[in-house]
Amino acid sequence: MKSGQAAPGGSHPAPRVTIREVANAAGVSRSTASRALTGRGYVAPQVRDRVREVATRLGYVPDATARHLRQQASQSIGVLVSDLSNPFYAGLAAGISQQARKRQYTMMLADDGGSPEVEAEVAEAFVALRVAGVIVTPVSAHVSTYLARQRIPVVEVDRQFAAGVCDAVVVDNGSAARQLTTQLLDLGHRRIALVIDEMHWTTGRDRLAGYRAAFAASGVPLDDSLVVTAGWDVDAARIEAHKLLGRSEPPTAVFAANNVLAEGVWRAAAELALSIPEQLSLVSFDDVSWMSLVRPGVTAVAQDAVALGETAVSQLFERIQSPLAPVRTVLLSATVAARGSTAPPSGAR
Amino acid sequence: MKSGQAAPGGSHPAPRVTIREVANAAGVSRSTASRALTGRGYVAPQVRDRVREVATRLGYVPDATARHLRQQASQSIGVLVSDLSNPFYAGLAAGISQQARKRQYTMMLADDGGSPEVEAEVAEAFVALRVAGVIVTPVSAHVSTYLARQRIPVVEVDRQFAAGVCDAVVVDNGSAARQLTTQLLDLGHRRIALVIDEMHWTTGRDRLAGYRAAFAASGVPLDDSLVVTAGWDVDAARIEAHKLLGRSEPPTAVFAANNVLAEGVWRAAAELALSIPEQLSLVSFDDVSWMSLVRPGVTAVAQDAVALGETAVSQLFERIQSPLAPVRTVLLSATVAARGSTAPPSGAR
DNA sequence: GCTCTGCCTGGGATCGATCCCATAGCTGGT
DNA sequence: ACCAGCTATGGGATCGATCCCAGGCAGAGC
Repeated sequence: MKSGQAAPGGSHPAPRVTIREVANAAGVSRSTASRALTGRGYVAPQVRDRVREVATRLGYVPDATARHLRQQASQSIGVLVSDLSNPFYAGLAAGISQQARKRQYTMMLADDGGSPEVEAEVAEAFVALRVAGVIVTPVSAHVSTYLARQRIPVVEVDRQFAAGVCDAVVVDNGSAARQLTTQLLDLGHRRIALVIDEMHWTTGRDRLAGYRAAFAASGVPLDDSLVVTAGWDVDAARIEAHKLLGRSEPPTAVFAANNVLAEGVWRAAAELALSIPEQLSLVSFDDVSWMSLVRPGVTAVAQDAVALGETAVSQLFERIQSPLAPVRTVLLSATVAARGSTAPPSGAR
Repeated sequence: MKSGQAAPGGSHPAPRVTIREVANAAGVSRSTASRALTGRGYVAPQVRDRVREVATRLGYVPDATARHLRQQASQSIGVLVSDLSNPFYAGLAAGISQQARKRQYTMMLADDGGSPEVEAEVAEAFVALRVAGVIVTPVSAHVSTYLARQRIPVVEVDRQFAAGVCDAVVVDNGSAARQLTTQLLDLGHRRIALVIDEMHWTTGRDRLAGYRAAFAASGVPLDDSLVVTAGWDVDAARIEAHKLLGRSEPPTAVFAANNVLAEGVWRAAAELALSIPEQLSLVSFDDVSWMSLVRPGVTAVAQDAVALGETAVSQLFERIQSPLAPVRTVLLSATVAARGSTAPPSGAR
C-alpha cells in the first residue's frame, strides 16, 4: 500500500453552486434563471443564452433532490435482482441500465441474494427515494403488492408473483421446458432427471410443468425420484448432482433448470468422470457463455436477458405514462440452442 | 401476450403520507414527530412510542429526497463500471452492493460501455443526485478530476487514471503478469504472445510491463510482433487470435490480458483445432467461472472482484469520514490459480 | 388617450423533513 | 421564594429548485 501526500480535490471550501449564484452572476432573478435553464415559460432569448452561458461557466449542476422534492417525481428507477454475480441477472441489469439511461433516468440497483427480508428492506428504500418505478425479479409476492399499494409502478421480470396486481415480463418457460424434454425423450431417454431449485415460483413451476407435460404426451412413465431440488449455489447443486449421478440406477440424461444448476451438474459429471454426451446427456435453461465454451457445448434454452431487461423498461414507462391501463403480462418466447451435449442413452446402443 | 383487467394497486387517489399526517394523528407537532422518529433530541418515551406506532400504522416512509435536501448529504453512492455483462465487473458491482447495503446506503449503478462520453454524462448525473461518493472503473482521467472538483469523494477501482487526485484500489497487475509469464518461460516457451486490449491505462500498462520484465529477467529476447492488440469484445478478440495463431511462425503460448480476450483465444484455438496444452499453452488474467469448467482448466490470475468492490467501499467511507486525509492507493495482491492449460512447448519434446 | 393583449420578469409560496431556538413545566438546592 | 438546570414541546426558518401569480412594459387597435 502506497500513499500520496495531497488531500483530494484542492483546498478550497467550495460550497456547491446553486441556481441563486447563477442568477446573481447573470443579473436576473432565480425565477428567470430557472426558466432559462429548464426551458419552461417565457424568457427573452438573449437572457436565456446569457444565463446558460453563466451556468456552464460556473459549472452549475442542478440539485436533483431539490427538483424532485418540488416536482414530486423523480428521474430514477429502482431495480432489484436476486444475484448480480449470476450472468443471467447481470445481463438483465445491463439491459435495464442501457434503456434507462437512454431515457435520461438513473438506475438504483440492489441485489437481495434471494432473501425476502432484504427484498422488503430494499423495497422500502425505493419508496423512501420516491423512485418513478421499480423493476424486480421477485422472491415473494410481498414486494409488488407493497409497492403497488404505495402507488409505485412495478414490473416483475423473469418470475411472476403478483399476477393481476402489476405488470410482468416473463419467458415462456413451460413450452421451452417441454420442447427440451421432448428432445431427450425422442432420443430414447427414459430416466431423465430434472435438477431444479424451487417449484413454487412461476419459473420453477412452469419448467416443471413443461417437463411433466412432455412425459405425459409421450406416454413415458415419470419417476418422481428423478426430480431433485438442489439449492441455490453452484456448490450445493454440485453436491446434489453428485448424489444423483452416483445412484444405483442413475439417470441417463439431466435437465438443469438454470445455469447455476447446470454448472453444478457439469462439475459433478467431471468429478465422476462421466463423459458427456456418451454416458450422460445434459440440457439446461439459460444459455450463458461457458455453455458454448466447453466441449461438448451444452444444449440450452436461450433467454435473452438483455432483451428481457429492455422490454421490462418499456413496460415500466408505459405504466408510468398511463397508470390506469389494465395490467399486462408480456410473454417472450425462448429458443433452444442445440449443441453437442445430448445423444441417445448408452443402453440404446 | 395476455392481459389482466384491473388497473394496478386499487383505485384510491392515495396521497403519500407525510410526517405532518403522522404528527397530527399522534397529536404532536412535526418537530416532536421528527425527533421521535429519528431519535435525535428530547422526546418523552411514551410520546416516542406513540408516534412510532402511528407511523407504522399509517405506513409512513420518510421522503429521502427531502431529508437529503435538508441535511445536504445523501445516503447513496454512485457506481460506474465499464460493462455489467462482463463477470468481472458484475462481481465488482455485487461486492459493492453488499457492502453499501450493509451501511444503509443505496447504490446508483450505471455502465458506460467503455465510452468516455457516457462516463462524463453519468458523472454529471451523480453530481446532480448529490451522491455521498462515487466508485468508478475509469475510462478517462476526466471523471475523477471532475468529481473531485465538485468535492465528491471518488475511489478508482481496477484501473487508476487520476493518481494523486483521488483514492484507488487496484491489484498488483505488474507482478502477477510477471509471475505468469515467468512460468511460461520456465516451461521452455520462447514465443509467448500477449493478447491485450490497450496499453495506456494502468491495467494494460502494468500487465505489459510485467510481461516485459519477465522476459528481461530471463534474458530471452522479446519479439514485439507477439504483442497483439485485440479489441474489446469476444468476437474481435477471437478474430485477432485466429490471425495470430494462424501465422507462419505462431506462438507456442498465449497470455490473455483479461477474461474477454481469453475467451476469444479459447474459441479461436477451438476453431483451429489446436489442442491445449499440447499445441498451445494459455494463461489469462481474471479467473472467471468458465475457466475452471473447461478441460483443461485455464491457468489464470485470480483477482477477487467481490473483495475488490468491498475494499473500494471501505476506502470510500474512510474518505467520506475524513475528507482531508492524504490520498491513498491500495494495492491488493492477486494469486495464480494453476490449472492444466500449460505444458512445455511441443518443439521441446 | 385609453385599453387590451402578449411578452417578460421577480416575489413569494411550496415540496417534506430537519434543526435551531424560544419557552414552558418541573425539580431541587440555597 | 427564587433561580438554576433539566426535560420536553412547538414555531419558524432552512435546504434548492420550481411554479403560480401579480405586474411592468411595449405595441396595436379604437
